[in-house]
Amino acid sequence: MSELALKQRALYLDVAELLRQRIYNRELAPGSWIDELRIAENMGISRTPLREALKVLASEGLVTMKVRRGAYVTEVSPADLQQVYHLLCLLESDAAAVVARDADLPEKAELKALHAKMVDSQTDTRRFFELNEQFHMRILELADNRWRIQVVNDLRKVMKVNRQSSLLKDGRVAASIDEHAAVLNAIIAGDADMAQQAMQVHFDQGLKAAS
Amino acid sequence: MSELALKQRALYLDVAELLRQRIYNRELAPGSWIDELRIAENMGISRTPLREALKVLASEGLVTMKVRRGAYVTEVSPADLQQVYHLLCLLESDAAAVVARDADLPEKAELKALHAKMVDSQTDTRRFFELNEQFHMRILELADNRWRIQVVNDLRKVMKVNRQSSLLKDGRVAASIDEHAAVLNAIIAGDADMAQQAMQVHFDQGLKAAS
DNA sequence: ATTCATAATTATGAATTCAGAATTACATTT
DNA sequence: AAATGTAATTCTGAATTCATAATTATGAAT
Repeated sequence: MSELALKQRALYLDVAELLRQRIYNRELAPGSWIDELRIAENMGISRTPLREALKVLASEGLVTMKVRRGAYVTEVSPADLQQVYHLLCLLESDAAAVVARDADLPEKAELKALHAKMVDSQTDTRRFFELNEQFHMRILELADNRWRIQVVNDLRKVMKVNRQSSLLKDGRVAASIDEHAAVLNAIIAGDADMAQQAMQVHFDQGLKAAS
Repeated sequence: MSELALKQRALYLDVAELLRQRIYNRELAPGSWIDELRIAENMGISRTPLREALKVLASEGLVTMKVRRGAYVTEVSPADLQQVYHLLCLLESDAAAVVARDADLPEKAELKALHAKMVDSQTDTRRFFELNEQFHMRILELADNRWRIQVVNDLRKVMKVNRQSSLLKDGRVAASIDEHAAVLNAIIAGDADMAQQAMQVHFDQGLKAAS
């Protein structure tokens, strides 16, 4: 049953996703060695797809391969997080500017509706995070650059390695909604510079809250 | 002899580099299917390291994996190139700004020396390209963000898939040197905004020349 | 002649096997 | 007891084998 359903994607992709989760929740600690035999046995698979999955994670920067020494979980320092955050800010701010310039009315309406849902979900933190993610992702999609989407997704994976740096803390929800509103209004107004700046402010505030 | 020397890096990394070259010079044409058996035999290796290499190239965006259908050389459309170029401009312009803000005197002197070499090498196109590459790369390194370096290197690999879009055509060399000079001067002056704009101009001119 | 079904072939995805490098354990010698 | 050299073990990297999905070819039926 489930085996049949899963066959649609290659095994090594599922394995990569499992490993990502284990890295996110520190089951695999930063800097620690990844025991291929142990994990393959643990997952009930052979080393071949596991090794292919490790190559994928290596190119995402989540694990580091050492010659004749195997794979290690990449250590992500606070400086690294700062660097990744800087890039995310740069890429997403530019995306907001592009969307302000290029999006048509239905697309802008869609963003407006998404933001309205976020306002409604203030109390439900779980749902808020979800919609927050959707809002950012929709802007990326509307900016229509598949390479940027790919890069941003990879960088986000690195951010997730440090759970405590979840960039939206409790008190931040209300402020975050206001910052999103500023981005939204600039986009609706078609003001690219304003949208870029508003998104940058949003990221700066997020970083300030995290430190 | 050579076997011993090569053992320092894993085989699949060498294979990945070989495949990259074959993709760059159209030996493997965009959109074409990659025959694992044929290539493995051709290279005198087994499919295992070849497949691991393909995973690496897939995450770089050079090949695309289809389920139960194998690997295909990614087709890079003119729109794709535009998108990649846009990101390179964004990332490198910001890097120039960071360097203008943070670099110390010896580092600025180093860039100045590099640029002087470029001026001297105007006639030797081969050498000019090399130094051009070095100049851009040194700015990236001085901007001190390993994730940006990784991302830029991956994007450059995608650019190389289309050789004809070598962004510096014959007549461009002299102009390119002037544009680099503007970047250099802004960095030496410590003017971040100016450096960012100068680099952006450099990219815009390059794109204009390519089209 | 064309279309549909079934058999044969081919290539992918994964498991298993194998070779060699690196680390660890052990023993011998000073 | 410490140190050095050697043997044993372990784990990585790569080759080979195997199973199954997909494609192609062949043939029969309309």
